[in-house]
Amino acid sequence: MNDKKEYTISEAAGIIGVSASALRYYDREGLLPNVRKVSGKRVFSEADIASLRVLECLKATGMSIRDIREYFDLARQGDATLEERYAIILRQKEIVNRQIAFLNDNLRELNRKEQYYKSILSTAAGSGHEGGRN
Amino acid sequence: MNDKKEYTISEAAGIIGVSASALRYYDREGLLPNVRKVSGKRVFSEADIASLRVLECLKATGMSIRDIREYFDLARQGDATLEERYAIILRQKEIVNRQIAFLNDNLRELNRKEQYYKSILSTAAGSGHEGGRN
DNA sequence: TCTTGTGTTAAACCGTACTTTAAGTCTTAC
DNA sequence: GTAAGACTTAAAGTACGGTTTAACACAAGA
Repeated sequence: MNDKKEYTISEAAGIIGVSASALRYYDREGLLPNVRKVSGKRVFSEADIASLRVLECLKATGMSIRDIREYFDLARQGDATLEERYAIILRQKEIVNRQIAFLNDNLRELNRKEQYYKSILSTAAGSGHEGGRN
Repeated sequence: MNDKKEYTISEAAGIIGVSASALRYYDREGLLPNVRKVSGKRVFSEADIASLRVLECLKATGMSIRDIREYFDLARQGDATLEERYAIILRQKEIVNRQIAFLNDNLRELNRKEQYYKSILSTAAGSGHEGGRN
């Protein structure tokens, strides 16, 4: 009946899939202002774990630690910053869409190279191809 | 009738969209072994420009400078390394596909957040939402 | 001739995101 | 009581991908 479990730093690290020292680093950088400290030790609540998941999501899309901190700071300021946070999410969505488009462009390049190698490799071995270029 | 233009380092930098110092760095790291030096100055051929484009493509998909150098080294060894290079391209394609899938996952997360903010912002201002979390 | 512009090098520096180290605290088990 | 194991801190170290700096070379134009 009690979902409100709490976690040690290494449990939290295991759940999120980062190292404990990374979590300490995030804390130092002000990204975990809600993590309580009981007798000097960090205690991660479910809400802290949820914050970490958001952090990982933003990080995965290329947002810097500093920008994530600013976003989290806004969140701590309450409803007055809702529009601002909404705008950040919309902007980050656009960034991700551009990243995906860019990767697709590069994937097409790789496909061309694949076809190139495939065609050379299929036309028998030892035809003399003047190598030396990429 | 002469396509075989040659370029100075700053022309090459302009064409590729990187800085001249980045090109010098690539050269230092062994990524531009074919760039000639005429009276101490680098001269970029069309083939060098083509190599730079491949370099940028691989870099854009997350391949490290070192791994790109290894790939280029293989290319300079000629046809004997065709299969190896083909394998590298296939592997890189998989890496890119995983990156795209990962970004799409994170995009879905951002979409959820967008909808969340949208719903709060639409249900009028000043309802008291207990902010403070991300 | 002298300045301007473009190139060169080696070596030092930079930002980002951590990781590692050293020294110490606290709890629990034996 | 003492050893182990998990936690703490500040500070230094690391990897990557460049950038910046300082000092110098060379060619063209006024």
